[in-house]
Amino acid sequence: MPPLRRPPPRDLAELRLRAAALSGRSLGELARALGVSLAGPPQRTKGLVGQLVERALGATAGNAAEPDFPALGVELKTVPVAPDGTPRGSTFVCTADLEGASRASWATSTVRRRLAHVLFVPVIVEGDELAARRIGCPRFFRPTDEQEALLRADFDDLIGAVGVGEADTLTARAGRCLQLRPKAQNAAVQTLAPDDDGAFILTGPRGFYLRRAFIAAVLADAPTASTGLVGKATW
Amino acid sequence: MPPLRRPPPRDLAELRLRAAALSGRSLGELARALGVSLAGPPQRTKGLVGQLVERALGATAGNAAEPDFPALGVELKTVPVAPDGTPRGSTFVCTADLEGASRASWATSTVRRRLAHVLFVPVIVEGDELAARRIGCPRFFRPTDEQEALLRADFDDLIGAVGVGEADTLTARAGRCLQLRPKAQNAAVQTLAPDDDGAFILTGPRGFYLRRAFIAAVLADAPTASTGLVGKATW
DNA sequence: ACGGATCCATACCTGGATCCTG
DNA sequence: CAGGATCCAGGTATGGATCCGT
Repeated sequence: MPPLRRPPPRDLAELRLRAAALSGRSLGELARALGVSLAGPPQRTKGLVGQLVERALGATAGNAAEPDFPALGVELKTVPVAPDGTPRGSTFVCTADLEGASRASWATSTVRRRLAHVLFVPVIVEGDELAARRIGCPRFFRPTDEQEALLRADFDDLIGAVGVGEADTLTARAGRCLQLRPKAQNAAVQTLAPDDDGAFILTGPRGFYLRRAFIAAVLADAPTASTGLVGKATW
Repeated sequence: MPPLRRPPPRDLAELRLRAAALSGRSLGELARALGVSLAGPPQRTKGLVGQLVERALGATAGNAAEPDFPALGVELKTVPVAPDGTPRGSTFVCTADLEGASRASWATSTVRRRLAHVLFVPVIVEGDELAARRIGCPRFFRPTDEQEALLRADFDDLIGAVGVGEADTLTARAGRCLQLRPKAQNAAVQTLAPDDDGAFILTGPRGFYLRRAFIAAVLADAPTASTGLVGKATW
């Protein structure tokens, strides 16, 4: 029997209800209900949690140009958090188009579209057992003007550097809330990026990631999906 | 257990030996030796014979830009033939690049590369039973000057017509030895082709096919892989 | 009989993220 | 801890061709 997937939510209210209903559930419960296996060594289960939550909420799988909930314009992100609610690391946003970097603009960027409206679903990590992890309190996020200005400044800096031929000298240290990091099957995968002279060089594919501190602030500030209340202890 | 695949042949002589050794074998024998299943309704087994012979000869699977035997520059084609050795229909050559049609040239075309050196493997069809079909006498083919002129003329006509915006009015009736026909998962798949005014229209993907009469002539004329003899009754 | 439509296998690509060493 | 490297699932594209109604 193939794994199950719920139908897409019809509106934001339905998504909010479904998300709230996941709070407190263990991944084991979800996996069993949907017919998904969480077994395997930790190295081999990297994307499973995200895909499990996609199924549980009725997100459309593996769709490139569209958000996870196309009818709602909402993107879904799971965030691994410690028991105190702080995120355990950075979070992937999207692949960076290195080749087109010199023509990129924030207004039309994938980063901006993906972060315009996000449903963050915390997953509380206590041990190594995937099935034992529990869903925290889901939160909708829209960047404040201040947050968007910060994101935009980082985006312009990073993609601007790539655009003038600095892809190979950029490290993940650049950027205050966004960073560029490798994003590929392995280090052998190559793609094109501008050099400093209008031509192109081969380099590894990169993705945009949100730094931990930024995610932490978002989780602390954002209203919860169930009550609309703002609070720091609502997971 | 996954199906087996022989290692690539090191040179043309090794390929010639392997091909000759397949003559007279039934597809059932090959399938069993390689751990491949030929079961299923006829509609569902369309590409299996070709892939079975690829495995048996050590061709590299599903490789786009490269020939089936990259080290040798040789392309592999199976050809279903009646018991008298005549081909049962046309043969697929490659996908046509409609979008780039106005920039296409025979010299750099995929059609020319794919047909420059081909190993044709006849498969003798007597009934509906796949496993009962037998491999005929394999033949290497290089176009004669006359054949290449004919192919080139058809290619120029066909791709030229697409290049000036006639993709939707072209039928498989055009071309003496080459033709253009639909090539897609289904009729809903669309791709871009030039219109008559420098812009593009949506139309179904096409492939180049060799007409039956052309294949028949090739099989009748080509030396057999085993003896180098030329003959019309060597299958 | 053949022109238009279709079907399977498999490689590749993208989105889902976490792993792991210094 | 965090930067660089990696891993799985699933959809899409391509190469393998034959099906089937007119």
